[in-house]
Amino acid sequence: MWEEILAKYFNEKGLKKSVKRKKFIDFFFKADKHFSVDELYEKLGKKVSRSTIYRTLKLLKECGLVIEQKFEEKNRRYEPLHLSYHHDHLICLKCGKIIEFNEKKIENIQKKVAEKYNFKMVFHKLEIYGYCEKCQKS
Amino acid sequence: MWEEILAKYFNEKGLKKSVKRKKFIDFFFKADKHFSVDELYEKLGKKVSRSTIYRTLKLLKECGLVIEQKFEEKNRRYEPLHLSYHHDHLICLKCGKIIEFNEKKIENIQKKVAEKYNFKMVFHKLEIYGYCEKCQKS
DNA sequence: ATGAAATTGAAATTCATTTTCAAAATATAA
DNA sequence: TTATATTTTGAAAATGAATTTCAATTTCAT
Ligand SMILES: [Mn+2]
Ligand SMILES: [Mn+2]
Ligand SMILES: [Zn+2]
Ligand SMILES: [Zn+2]
Repeated sequence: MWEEILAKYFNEKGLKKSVKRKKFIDFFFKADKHFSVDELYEKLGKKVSRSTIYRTLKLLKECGLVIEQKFEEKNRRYEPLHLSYHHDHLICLKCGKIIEFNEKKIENIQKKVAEKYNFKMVFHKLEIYGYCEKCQKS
Repeated sequence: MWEEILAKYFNEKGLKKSVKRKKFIDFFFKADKHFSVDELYEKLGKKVSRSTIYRTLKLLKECGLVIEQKFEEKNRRYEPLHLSYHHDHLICLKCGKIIEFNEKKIENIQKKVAEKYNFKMVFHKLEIYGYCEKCQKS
């Protein structure tokens, strides 16, 4: 799925499949988490430079395969979007664990709120911060 | 209300009431919007330095009179919280207009979602991005 | 294998925010 | 009021994540 989207995009833009890009993209889609650039840099054994990571993430953003998240941290996080299904996040303030959820009821009420203010919704973000099960105990 | 909280905080910390601080705080609470530091700097006729604005906002954050918002922009926005009532935001992608709303139903479902994942919610943020009434027409 | 075009990483740059520090303002005591 | 200790200020420097530059390297169609 994402391979096809990517192949199409690379073709259109005349991009080349380099060793570094492959290495990065393979890891990123396989791991399938919410990574910071630094984490990616470390996980790839520092074999792909931050410049290249930033640049490749930009490409993936452009073809809609990555969402850049600005959570309540200083640095951004990136998550692979295989199927572009929407979800929101529970984020642990202690360990950083991220739980994804999707609540149709909330989505529907959001639509009504937008309507009420004659506002044309394009996207939204809902983040719930607190403590995960583990961190409440310890 | 906020004057008392502030007075108490200043007293506890042994802070002094300077001309610049008064100027900034008076403007900020009277204007009552979601400002960036640059906007505040301009609105105050560049008579209060950015350093002092950042520093004073930090004080106000510490006594809970200001919320620092990280919207989908590079710079942060600050809003005075007179009564500390919670609300969420509709944000126009074209003109930057911010509409506040509070939907009890959403808040309740959020609590249920947190419970479902055994997550102890501390705070949340819900931002709906799109186009305001005016910007849809033009 | 050749050569044009794309990609790379290190270093430089950007830009919002924070920190430093010497001068100025403020509060308290004399 | 004046002296004195403490806090506050703004300019400039520092920080740090993200972006850009550029010369060297890699890719790929021929
Ligand atoms: Mn996610
Ligand atoms: Mn608000
Ligand atoms: Zn946790
Ligand atoms: Zn608008």
